[in-house]
Formats: sequence, C-alpha cells, structure tokens
Amino acid sequence: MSAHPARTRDIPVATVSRLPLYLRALTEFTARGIVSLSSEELATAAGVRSTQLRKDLSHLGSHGVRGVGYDPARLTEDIAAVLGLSRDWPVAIVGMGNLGRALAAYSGFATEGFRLVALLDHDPAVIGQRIGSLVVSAMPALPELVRRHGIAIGVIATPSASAQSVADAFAAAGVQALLNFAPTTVAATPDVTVRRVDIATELHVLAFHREQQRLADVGVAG
Amino acid sequence: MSAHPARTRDIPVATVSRLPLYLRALTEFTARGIVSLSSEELATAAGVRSTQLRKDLSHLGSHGVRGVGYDPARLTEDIAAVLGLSRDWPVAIVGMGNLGRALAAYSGFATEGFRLVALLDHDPAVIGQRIGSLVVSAMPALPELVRRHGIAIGVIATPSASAQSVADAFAAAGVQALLNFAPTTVAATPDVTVRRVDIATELHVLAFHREQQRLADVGVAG
DNA sequence: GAATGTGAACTCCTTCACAGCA
DNA sequence: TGCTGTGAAGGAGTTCACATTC
Repeated sequence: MSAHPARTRDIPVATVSRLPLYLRALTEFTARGIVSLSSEELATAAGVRSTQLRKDLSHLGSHGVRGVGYDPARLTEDIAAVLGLSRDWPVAIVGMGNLGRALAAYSGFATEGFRLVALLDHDPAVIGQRIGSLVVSAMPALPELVRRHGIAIGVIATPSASAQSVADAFAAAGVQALLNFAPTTVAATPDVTVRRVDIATELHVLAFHREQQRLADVGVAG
Repeated sequence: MSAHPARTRDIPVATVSRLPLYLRALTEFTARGIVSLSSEELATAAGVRSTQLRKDLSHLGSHGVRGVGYDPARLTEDIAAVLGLSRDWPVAIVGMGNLGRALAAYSGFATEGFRLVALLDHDPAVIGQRIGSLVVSAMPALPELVRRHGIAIGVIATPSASAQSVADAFAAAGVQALLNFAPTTVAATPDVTVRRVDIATELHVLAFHREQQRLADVGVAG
C-alpha cells in the first residue's frame, strides 16, 4: 500500500459531515470573486470554529498557505474530490407521497453530481404517472433500473410500515447507500450505509429544549 | 433547588435524540398488547444496543424492574414527559415551495402534541392560497400569528438566500426553536435552538461512503 | 436465575496552545 | 508578523463488567 497525498481513508465521520458545509460556503466566496480566504472567514461562513475547520482540513492533507490563507478554487476541488463529487451519482426514490414528490422536485438532487434517474411506488394508481421528467415505475422493476442506470443511492420516502421491505429490495438489487425519510429504523447488513432524516425526532428534540428552558425559567422565578 | 425524581436537566443531547426512537418502538409494542419488555427487545426494535438503551434511561431515573423488564405504558409516559410531549406545540412553516407544501401535508406534525397553525411566504402569488386547512400569510403577519397561536417552533423551508432573514424574523417574534431545511447555516443568539435537516449533506456523506468502498475494492483488486 | 442500573474503561471528537512557515 | 497545521489536553458519548434487585 503506497503513501497517498490525500488519503481519504480514516477521515472522521464528523469531519465528513462538515465538508459539504465548507463546500457551500466556498462556492459563495468563489462566486464573489474572492481569491484568498482565512480559516476564520470560511469557518464563520460555515458556522464552525476556525480551529475546527483547520483540524478538519488537516485530515485531508491541507492546502493552505501559512500566514496567508486558502485559495477557494483549489480548496473546493480538493474537498469535492474527497467526497467523490467528480463522479456521477444516480439516485432512485421509492414512495411517491407528498414527501417523495417534493424530493423529486428538489433541486439539490440535480446539482453536484447527483442525478435522479428513477421514481418508484407500489400503488397501481401512482405507477405510470409522470412526475417531472420521469415516469413512476413499479417495485418489481427495481433490479432492472439499478442495472440500467447504475443506481448508487436509494431514497426511502414511504410510510414506516414499508420502509424495511424497501430497504431490503434496494439491498437485494445491489444499492448500498440508503437515505431513509421514514420515521423508523431500518436494519441492514454492514456493507449497506443507511442515513436517516427524521423530522419527527428533530421536532421532539426542539420541544425538549424549549421545555428545558421553560422549566429553568419557572425554577428561577419560583 | 430540591431533588427531583426525574431531573430532566443534564440529559446528554445524544440521549435526547434517541428518546423519540424508543417512544416509537414502545408505541408498537403497546399496540400489540405487550405488557412487559426487556431492554434487549426494545433496543433491537429501536436499532441500538441494550446497554445504550439502559444507560439512556438511567439519565431519566429509570423505571424498570430488575430481573423482569419494563412496562411499556409506564415507560412511554415517562419519556413523553421528559420530551415535553404532554404540552401543545404550535408550529409555523415559512416557505411554501415544494418542500414547504410537503411538510404542510406531513402527518408527523399532526401527531404527538405538534400542531401546524400557520404557513407563510413572501411571494404575493402564494399569499392567500389555501393549503390543507390553512391559508398562507404574508411575512409581516408573523409577530401577530406568534402571539395569537403561541407558536413555539418555526420551520424554515425557504431557499438558502432567505433562510437567515426568516430565522431573524422568527427570533424577533420570540420563536426560540427553529428547524432549518435550507441548505445553509443560520446564525442565532444562544437562547435560540436551531436544528438543521440537510438533505444535500446526507447525500454527500453517502457518496463519500460509497466512494470509500469503491477505493477499498480497487485497492484490494489492484 | 434473570434482567436492570451504573461506575470505570475506552473511543471519538473538540478545543487549546503553540510550533512551523510564508 | 500573521495565519496555518498539529500534538496534547479536555470533554462527550459508548461499551464493558459487574453489583444489585426482584
């Protein structure tokens, strides 16, 4: 195994999940024509501390200049490379309810290497419908769609009850990266990465924080 | 300050963010008529280790019986109380694009104490439209809506460019818990809790994992 | 005997302090 | 002098091992 300048291995997950933030902030700076940038400026734009940013970048073999700062264009390229954004990432969404349709129309899929190539549902009333430029397929078509388009990422936008069977169907078809919007946990083998976007949980956490604040206020007052 | 059986203070954030998972799993067990439950069973259903579950519950002053297990109904109440779900949480959504509309139709808001009471947008073409049982209001109406409905949680479903100003408007109106769906970081004073749901970031993290896998495979093969 | 509850060890992440370099 | 890059310290969260209780 040879030494590699930007070994993308052993980068902490916490760091990886912040790289997209840096990328976005960098895009804005680049658009404004900025050609040099301090860690302090970039960190502020991304909503983190400058030490955090520098430590994160150190994991990917840094590209700043001491006493000067960073070149936004260069840094953008380096981060994009680590995230694999130079490749093409075909995406499929299963579940064409309100959320699925909103996601299908979501511009975030169109940018940055992600490309929506298939929409699926198991409801015969929805199958065959045209949503945007795609036609909704039936679930049995999944393996063929995965083969044809090289689908790399599967999005689960079904109700909880169907989430596990959809995850299983994706896994069986060879899709090893899943984004689960259903408010439930899905089990998967270790070779499949599952990330959860859980709106109800976020609301609960917010409620907890407000309740804490209220109790603290009452405690001080009483 | 008196000792309190379930001091909801100093519960780790990580624990709080798992409580909703336990709550969901418990709901299913209760629905099935289960009256006793081991930490192992509940943990499996929630997708965590049993030691993790027991440690989490220990932070809220546990209510299990050694050698026996937990009473789902009792545990549900205790967790719901910690999360403040016995209260009513009026929610407002700003931004009636695809995502905002999907969220407005999202059933998760209806359940568990959350109640959608206001929809807002700054586009005159959208203001006055009826979405579900609500009519879209203009942004200047926000303070009045917050007062009238006691809005506790604000949802930001606008494009990135507007996210900060919407966050500021919520804060100025006294809403101190925000859920931000815009793919950007919003700044807020410490008394305002902001949580981010970032779909693009999740996709990026998944892409990174797949890319890692691919590189590892190539490395082994070559 | 069986399962909970928890101090202690361990791992992971963040922040600090400062060495290194233009 | 100014800002990056990083070892070391500190803090947070998870897992382990086992004492505790029914």
